[in-house]
Amino acid sequence: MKTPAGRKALSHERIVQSASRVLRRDGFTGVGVADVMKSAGLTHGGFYAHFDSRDALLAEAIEAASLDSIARIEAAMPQLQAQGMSAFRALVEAYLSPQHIDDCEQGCPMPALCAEMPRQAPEVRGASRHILKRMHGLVERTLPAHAPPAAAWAVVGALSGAVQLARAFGDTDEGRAVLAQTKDELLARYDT
Amino acid sequence: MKTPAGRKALSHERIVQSASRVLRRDGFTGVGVADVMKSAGLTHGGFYAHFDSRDALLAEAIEAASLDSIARIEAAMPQLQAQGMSAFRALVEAYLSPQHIDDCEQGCPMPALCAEMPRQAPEVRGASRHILKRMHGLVERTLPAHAPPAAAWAVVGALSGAVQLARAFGDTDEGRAVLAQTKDELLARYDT
DNA sequence: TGTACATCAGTGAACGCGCGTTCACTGATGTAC
DNA sequence: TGTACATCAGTGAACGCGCGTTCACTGATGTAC
Repeated sequence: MKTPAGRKALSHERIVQSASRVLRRDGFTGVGVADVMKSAGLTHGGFYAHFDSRDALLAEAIEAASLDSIARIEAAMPQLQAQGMSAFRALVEAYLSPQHIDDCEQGCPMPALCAEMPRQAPEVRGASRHILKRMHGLVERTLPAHAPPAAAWAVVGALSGAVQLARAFGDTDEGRAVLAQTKDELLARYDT
Repeated sequence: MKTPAGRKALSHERIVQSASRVLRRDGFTGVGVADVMKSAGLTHGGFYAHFDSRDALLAEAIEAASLDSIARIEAAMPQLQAQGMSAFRALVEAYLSPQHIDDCEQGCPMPALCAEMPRQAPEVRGASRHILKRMHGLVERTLPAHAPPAAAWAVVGALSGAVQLARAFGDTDEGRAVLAQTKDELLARYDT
C-alpha cells in the first residue's frame, strides 16, 4: 500500500468526479465508460478494476453529484442572505441563477436526470432518488414558517421544471421569461 | 398512385405515430429506427424512403406527439368542468392525474423530453420548442382573469417538474405527495 | 543493504452487439398502346 | 381487352462505428529474508 488514501483510491475518486460532471451535462445516456476514463487520465481497460459495471459507476456518480450540488447551494446562500434576502429567496435566486442554467456540469443533477430515472436500473434509480429527497429537505428547511408545510414538493418541482425549460430555450426571450416568472411567483407566494 | 392518401402516406403516418409513442415513453435516445419500423409493421430498410435521417423522424414525431397531447388535454377538460371545476382547475387535474403519470406513451412530451432538448440537433430542438410554447399558450388561456398574467411560465414549469418527480418516484408515498402538494399549491394560488 | 519475489494499478487489443445508414433487389400496382 | 413496360413501396443483407465488457500482459511498487 502506498498511502492510506492510496493511488487506486485517488483514481477511483477522479473517475467518479469526472462521471458526475458528464452526468449532469449529458444525462445517464451520455456517460460512456471510455470517455469518462479518458477524462480521468486513464485508459478504458482499467475500468472494471474500479466498478462492477457501468451502472455501479452511475450510482456512485449521482451520489457524488448530489452531495456536491447541495453543498454548492448551501455555500452560495449565506452570501445572498448577507445582502438582506430571506433564506428562501436566497435559495430561489441561487437555483434559478444564470450561472446554474449555464454551468450544468456543476449544477443540480435533478433537472438533468429526473426524466430518465424511471428507465434506470434499480441500483441507479435508488441512488437517484436521494437527490430528490435532499432537495426536498433543503426546501423544507428553508421555506418561511408561515408557508404551508406541505408545499415543499410543489416548490421542488417548480424549481426543477423551470431550470429545464430555461435550458431548453437557451438565451432567448422565453428562457429569460421562464426564470423571471418562476422567481416572481415563488417569492410572491412564499416569501411574505 | 393508389388513392389520394396513398399506401406510402399511410405507412409514413404509422411510422410517425409509433415514434411519437416511443418518444414519450423512452425519450429521444430511446427511439431506434429498426424498432420503430418494426412496430409500424415494416422492415428497417425502407426507413430512408420516408425520412432523410433519424433526426427528421424525431422532428416529425415530436410535432405529432405535441398536437396529440394538447388535443387530449383539451378533450378531457370539458368533462371536468361539467363537474363544476374552473377551466384552470380542470387543466391541473387532467395534467397531474394518475393516468397522465402512468400512461406516458399518450401523455405530454414536455416532461419526457425537455431535459434532453439542449442536446438535440437544431432541427429537433426547434420542433421541440413548439410543445413548450403550446403548453404555455394553453395555460395562459386557462389561467383565471385575476391571476398575474405573467405567471404562465411558472405554472408550465411546475406542471412539468411535478410529472417528472411523480414518475421518478413511481407508486410511493413521495410520488403521491408530489402530485397532491403541487395540485394544492397551484389551486391555492391561482384558483381563487 | 541488497536481491528475489509477489502484488498491484493500469494498458491496449479484442470480443460481441446494436445502432444508423446504404443498396441491390423483389413483387405488386398502375400506365401505354 | 390484353399485353409489355415503368414505377413504386418495401425487403433483407451488408457497411462502418461506437459501445460495454473481458483478458493477457506490463511496469512499478512494496515485502521477505
